[in-house]
Amino acid sequence: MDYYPDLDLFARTELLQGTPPDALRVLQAWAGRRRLAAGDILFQQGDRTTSLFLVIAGRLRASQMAQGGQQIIIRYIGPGEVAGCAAFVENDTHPGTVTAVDDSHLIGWTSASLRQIMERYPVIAINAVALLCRRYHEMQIRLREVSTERVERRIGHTLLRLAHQSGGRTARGIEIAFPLSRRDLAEMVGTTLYTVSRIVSVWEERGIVSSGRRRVVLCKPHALAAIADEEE
Amino acid sequence: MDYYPDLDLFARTELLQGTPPDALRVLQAWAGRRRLAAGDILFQQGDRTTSLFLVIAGRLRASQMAQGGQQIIIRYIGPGEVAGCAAFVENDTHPGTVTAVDDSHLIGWTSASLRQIMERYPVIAINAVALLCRRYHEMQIRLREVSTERVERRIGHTLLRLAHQSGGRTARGIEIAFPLSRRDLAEMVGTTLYTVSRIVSVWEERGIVSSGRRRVVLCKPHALAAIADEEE
DNA sequence: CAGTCGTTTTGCGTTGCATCAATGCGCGTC
DNA sequence: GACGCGCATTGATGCAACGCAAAACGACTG
Repeated sequence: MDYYPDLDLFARTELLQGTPPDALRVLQAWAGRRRLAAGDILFQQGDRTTSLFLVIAGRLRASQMAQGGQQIIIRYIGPGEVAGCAAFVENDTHPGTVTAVDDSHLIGWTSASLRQIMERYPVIAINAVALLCRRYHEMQIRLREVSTERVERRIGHTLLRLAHQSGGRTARGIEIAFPLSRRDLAEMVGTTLYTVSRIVSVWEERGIVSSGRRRVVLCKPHALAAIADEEE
Repeated sequence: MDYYPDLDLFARTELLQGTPPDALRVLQAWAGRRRLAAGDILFQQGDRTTSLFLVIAGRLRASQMAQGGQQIIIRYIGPGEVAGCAAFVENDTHPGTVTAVDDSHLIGWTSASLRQIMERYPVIAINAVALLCRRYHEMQIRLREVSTERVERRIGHTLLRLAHQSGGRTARGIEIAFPLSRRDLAEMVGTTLYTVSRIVSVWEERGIVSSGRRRVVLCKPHALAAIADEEE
C-alpha cells in the first residue's frame, strides 16, 4: 500500500476540503513542488500565470507596485492558503508579486491541469468560488477602512487581523508569527513607516503592544480592539 | 416549440457564457424574477444571502457602510453582470447593500439551487471563479490607488473606468450612462464631495469634462488619462 | 409661481499626515 | 572589536485635503 504524505494535509486546506480521495490522488500526481528561501520571489507582477500554488509551510507576501515605486501589501499567505489566484484563469497575468517572507514549501498545479480537475471535480471549483468570495470581501473591508478611517484605527485593525490570521500565543501576548517591519505595516495600511513608528511607540508606552526589530506582540488585544472600534 | 426569450441573453453574460443549452433551460426554469425602481434596495448589508442576481437591464450600486455613517461605493453593476456575489456561498451574509440607481430588471437563483447547478455544470462554477478573480483584481488596484495616489488622479482613474464600463458616445464626448453625483464620485474615490467638486470644476474650465446635476461627460478622455497616469 | 428639497459651488480655517533630516540601535560580517 | 547596513525613533515643517458654512442653482411639487 502506497503512502501519500500530502493527502490528509490537502484535505484540510481551503481549496481542497471535501474533495473525494481519488481526486486527491490525481492532484498529488499532477502536483509540482517548489521550495523558497526567505526573500525569494515566487512570481512577479505582470508575469503570465502558469501555476496556482498551495502553501504547505512557511509564509509569503503578495504585494503590488505602483508606477512611482511605492508598493502596497495585498496580503500575507500562510499554510493551507492559495497563492497566485489569478492562475485559476488561463492566459492571464499576475496582478502582484509574491515573495517568501519565511522559508516556504509550496505545491503547484498548472492552470490547464487545474481547469481539468475543476471540470472533473466541481467541489474544487466551488471551494475556489468560496475562497475568492472571502478574499473579495476582505478587500472590500480594507478598501472601506482606507477610505474612511484614520491611520491609527487602520493600524489597529490590521494588527488584529494579522494576529487572528497567524498569531501565536506567548507569555507576553499574541505574537505575529513572521517578521513584520514598520515599513511592511505601513504598506499594508496605506501610510508611511514614520507614522506607523510614532503610533506604535505610543502604544508601546501604554503597554498595549511590545515590538522590536520586525517583531510585534499584542499584549492587550482588547485595548487595541477598543482603539480600532471605538465610537467616533 | 417553446420560446425562451432569456436563453440567448444568458449565453452572453459573464457567468453563463459557454454553458450548454440544457443547463440554460434548467437555469431558466429555476430563475426568479425581480423588478426594481430607481432607489429601491435589493438587499441590505448584513442580510443573509438567499439569492444571487443577474442584471438583465438597468444599473445597481453596491455600497458598504462604515459605523460612522460614512459609506463607500464598491462598484456599479450593469447588464450581464452579477449582483450579490456572496450568495455563491450558502448561509453567508451580504457584505454590502445593493441599490438600484436606474429602473432595473433582475433574475435570481437561490444559493442552494445555484450550488446544485454548479455541481452539475462545472462550467458555471469555473465562470464564477473567473468573474471573482476579476473582481478581486479590480479591488486590488483600487486599494493600491487609494493607498498611494492623491485624490485628483484617483478621480481621473475612476471616471475613466466608469466610462469604459458604461460610457455612451455622444456629440460632446463619452457620457457616464447613469446618474452620478459628486457625492457618489466621492464615495467611489474615498474623498469628500467638496474636493470632488473643486477638482471637477477645474477640469470643466479646461474643457476636459462637462458635467451638471448628476451627469458627467468626458470631453477629452486622453487629457484625463494624461492627468491620471502622468509620471510623478 | 412660490416653496422646498437635493445638488453643486466656493471661501476659509483647520488638521492629519507626509516629507525631510538627523540620530540611535541591533545584528551580521570581515 | 570595528565597521556597515537595515531598521526604528523623533523632531521640525509644509501641504493636501477635510470639514464647516453659506449661497447659488436647478428641478420637482402643490
